[in-house]
Amino acid sequence: MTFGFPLPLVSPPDSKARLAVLVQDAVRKAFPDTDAVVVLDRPKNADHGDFATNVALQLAKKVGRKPREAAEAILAAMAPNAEIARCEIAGPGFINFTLSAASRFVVVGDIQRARAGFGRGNAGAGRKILVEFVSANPTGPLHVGHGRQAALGDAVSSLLEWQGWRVTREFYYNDSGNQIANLALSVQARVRQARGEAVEMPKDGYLGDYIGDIAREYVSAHFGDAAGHDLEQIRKFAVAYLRNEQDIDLRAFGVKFDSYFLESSLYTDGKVEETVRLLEKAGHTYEFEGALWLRTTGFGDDKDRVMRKSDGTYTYFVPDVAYHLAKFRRGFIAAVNVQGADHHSTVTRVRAGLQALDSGVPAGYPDYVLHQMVTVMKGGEEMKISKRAGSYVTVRDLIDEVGRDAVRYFFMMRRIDSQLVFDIDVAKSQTDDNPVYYVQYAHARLGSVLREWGGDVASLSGTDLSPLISPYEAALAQKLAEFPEVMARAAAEFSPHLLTYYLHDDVAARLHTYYNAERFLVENEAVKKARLALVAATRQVLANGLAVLGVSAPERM
RNA sequence: GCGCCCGUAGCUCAUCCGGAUAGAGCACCGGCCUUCUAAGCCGGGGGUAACAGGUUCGAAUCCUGUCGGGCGCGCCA
Repeated sequence: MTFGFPLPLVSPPDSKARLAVLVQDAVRKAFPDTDAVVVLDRPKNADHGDFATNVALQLAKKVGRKPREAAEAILAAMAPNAEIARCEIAGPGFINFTLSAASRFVVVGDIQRARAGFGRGNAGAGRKILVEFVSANPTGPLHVGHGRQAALGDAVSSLLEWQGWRVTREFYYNDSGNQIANLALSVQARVRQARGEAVEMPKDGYLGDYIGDIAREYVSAHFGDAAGHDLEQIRKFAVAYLRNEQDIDLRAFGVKFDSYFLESSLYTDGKVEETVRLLEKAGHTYEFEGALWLRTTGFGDDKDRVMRKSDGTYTYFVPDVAYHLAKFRRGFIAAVNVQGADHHSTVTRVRAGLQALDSGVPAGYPDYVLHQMVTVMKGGEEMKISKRAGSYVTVRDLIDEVGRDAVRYFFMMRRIDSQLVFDIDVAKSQTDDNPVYYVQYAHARLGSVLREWGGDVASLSGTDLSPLISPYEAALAQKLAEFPEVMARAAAEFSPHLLTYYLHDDVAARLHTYYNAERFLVENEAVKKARLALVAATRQVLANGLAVLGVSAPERM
């Protein structure tokens, strides 16, 4: 992934960012000849304070001092700061910082001010980025793999928007080539079979029931071709039919695209021809056995690739390269493709083709988010997927069965490079076992507390938070303060699962513990106000996180 | 055979730009509780991070190899 670390600072700078600057200055003062970069961690162990840095350990060898001595020198050079209650040197040479009690809760004020904008960053700085996802061939309904892509692509897009990128969500239609021809032939065969003709399905034809549906629709649409002779008309009809079906599914999933790009347009606009000319001009092509080849081995591929087959038609990879050149020329300095891991082989090839063009496309363009395969479990058994035999679990099946929110959340709660097991029974359950239910319930429950109180949330801004003294409150506030970092990292790594874990394990689970330990609505007005301010801030963070994931944040459940 | 991904508690998985005692939930065991919505709570047991080497002050994390699982290796897309 290209836009990785170090993480950009989110604005306004929080305690961590301020402290990092302070420590960095101290390091420069203590050891002017080094260029060590201070990185602050949040220690797992609470005894190690709120922040820790290993900079002294990193420096020790270079400056010829023992790590703990280097740490002492850094601390001696550090300017005093009201936010820090304690600094100590621990273990082999870590420096641990503990925040003062009051500064733990400044995040509540930050959230009150930023509200629905809390968690935004500016790493993108208004630059354009194109996120391509789903891009299913119009040869059948969307299956579970497309579902994972739709959820991931939409969430990655939102994450990037939250970091200040100008995002375009694009769907690329492979509406030409063999598979479409195959679709047309399959529908044609079904049309004829329905008339009683003894026609066999084409080799590698599509066998799903939906092909018969399309055939029936085609006949009843009265194109004057009830006999199924007009293959071109059948092709157009079938593609339009399936595109419409896919659109219906995507709408049901709540995914909206900004643009649709048709592969066929690359041929009609001459972009495919132009790409071939550019590659030939750059001198990376050669003829062999009647075909035109691209020397992709010069760009990291393990074998050269055919561009133009001996029958004169192009392999899919040429329009792919043409498409990505077009993306770049449309002003997208960055592009992300969300695809299944079965497309892995295209990554090297497309990048090689773009480099061979010699047209200024940066190396490593585009970025890829390749997710591993999805299996669906129901009743403890795997539901087998076989597209060839026409039996597979569709996105629509899942949405009908468990609802949009659960489908989205489940598709995002694993790392993309882990295989995903979608357990329908868990997704349907309304218990703590179900992570999406757990997070949504937390949001609804907080809404209920605020309704019970009956006051205006806006009136809580500026509330005195000093009555917050419980360790549950400090732990919760600390997690809320991490939200901007989680968002920045999830965007930089294209990893929505970091957000799902954060919302579930860090926020909702801590809230749960807090809820069970303390009452929010107590007699003491000052304590009640302070707790309500924390409650409202927590609810805001949950709402912001769920919004990014495209999952609803219900007021009541 | 080659390339990519994965292998962490009984189960589902986090952590993976090297950092301190590897964390959650479920399941299991022992106590307690009856609600701002019908989220029960507290405590406990459970680990050679597949295996073997290497680099490092320090490895689940980086490198090499072995084993196991998935995906891909077409003049298909």
